[in-house]
Amino acid sequence: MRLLIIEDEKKVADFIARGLRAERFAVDVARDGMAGWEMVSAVNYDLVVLDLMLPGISGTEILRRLRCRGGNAAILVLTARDATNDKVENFEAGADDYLTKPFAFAELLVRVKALLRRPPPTRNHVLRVADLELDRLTQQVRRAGKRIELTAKEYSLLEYLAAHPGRVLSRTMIIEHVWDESFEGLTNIVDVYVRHLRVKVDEGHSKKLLRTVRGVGYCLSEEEAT
Amino acid sequence: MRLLIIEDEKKVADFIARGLRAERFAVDVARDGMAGWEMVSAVNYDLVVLDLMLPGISGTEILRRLRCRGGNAAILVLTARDATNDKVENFEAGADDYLTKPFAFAELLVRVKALLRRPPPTRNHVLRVADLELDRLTQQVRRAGKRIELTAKEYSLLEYLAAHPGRVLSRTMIIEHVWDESFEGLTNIVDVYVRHLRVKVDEGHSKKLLRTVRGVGYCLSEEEAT
DNA sequence: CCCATCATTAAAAAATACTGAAAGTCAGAT
DNA sequence: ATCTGACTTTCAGTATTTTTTAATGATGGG
Repeated sequence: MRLLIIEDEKKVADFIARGLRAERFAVDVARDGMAGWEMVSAVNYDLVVLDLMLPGISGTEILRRLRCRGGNAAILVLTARDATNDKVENFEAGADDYLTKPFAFAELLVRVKALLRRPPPTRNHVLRVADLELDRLTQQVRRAGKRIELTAKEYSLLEYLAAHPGRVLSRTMIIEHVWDESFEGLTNIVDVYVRHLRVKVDEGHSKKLLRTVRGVGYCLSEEEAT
Repeated sequence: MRLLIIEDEKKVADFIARGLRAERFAVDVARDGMAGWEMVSAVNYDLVVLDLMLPGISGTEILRRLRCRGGNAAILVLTARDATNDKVENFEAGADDYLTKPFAFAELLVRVKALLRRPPPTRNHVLRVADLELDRLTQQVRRAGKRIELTAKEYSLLEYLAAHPGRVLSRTMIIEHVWDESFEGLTNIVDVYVRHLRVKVDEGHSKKLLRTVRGVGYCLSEEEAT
């Protein structure tokens, strides 16, 4: 999940960014309206956290443009406490939710999660493939009930594979999903990470879940390879 | 003091929130049962103002869950005038006080203050994780029966971690709860205090309770990492 | 047997966490 | 009011882990 924060106060931006990153979101920060607008145009974000009080292009202007461009990013607006009059306006202009400053991070997090959960209501908390379980809420992984520690990237990759069990995913697809959009041409990073996962997930189990499909990519499946 | 209002009527919620903020409480608002439950799970509130008539999860359900989870938040329930029959039920379910709508703000304030002033009743003073015990009444901490001296901040941090055993808490969350300032930019103060705790709590014990989850935060847990 | 493809390993680069000490704060005692 | 000592916070250097690159060895289909 890709998020953009458009906020000029460094403290606030850092604080939010750090918290959201800890929740394993990919977070970018823009420090003013112009930069924000450019980034929004360049990348397909899932959600934008937008401060309305900005130097350069005003937040309201960005909001309007975003909606008229018809992107599919959810928009969470930050307003000053007493700007209550603007609220109605903002909702009309296309904000999906708003929060008045100052706010507790937990409050922001709840709203962000609510907005991101919105489109696919089928998003299950627990993915299961054979005796492998991933909990998307707590990001915990277990195999045969035993806890497995994964790094951020490892988890990300495994989640992607587990979300499409039995399906063969190409390296290109994987890179686009797990790593940022554009990754330099030739790299074997996917292979390396698949190996990491094999060591942590498959090693010591007779049933191997990670399967290589030559010339195509990788696949996480219950079926035993021949 | 951290308060949460769970109330779907915007007018009422705003009204109460504003009034309580003027009294210098840190107030969060949840607009439906689901959001409320998530926030309660995420944050250790001192008091929850809970409307019983909610969309999503019903207020009664939240009440039940809260108590069964055994948080230490006081709960002030708002009910409709004529729902007198429910009152007894609610008290049994664990409400600490109730108020019938409509009510005067002053009335609410009196009850809130009374609840917050109350000496923590004989409910869950003791948090326990493995052989670590914290008594919230006396703020005493013991590991394997042996007394540990902690400073105010150290205790505060440990209590927060112990209140959510097994759960990974991000630095952002921790800063918000233990240091109530909202937006402190980048600081490693949490790291420093975790170290203090490690020296006092984990050092000399073979089973380490404080676990670092890289890129995310910290966790107090009985479970041994793999 | 050849060659493209994949696996494995090592090691550089980047990100993140730990550590110890200095500087700053605050409350109680003198 | 000033001092004192404990507590809190900041800072900077070190250590560790993760991520990425790259080089080498293995494998299998044609």
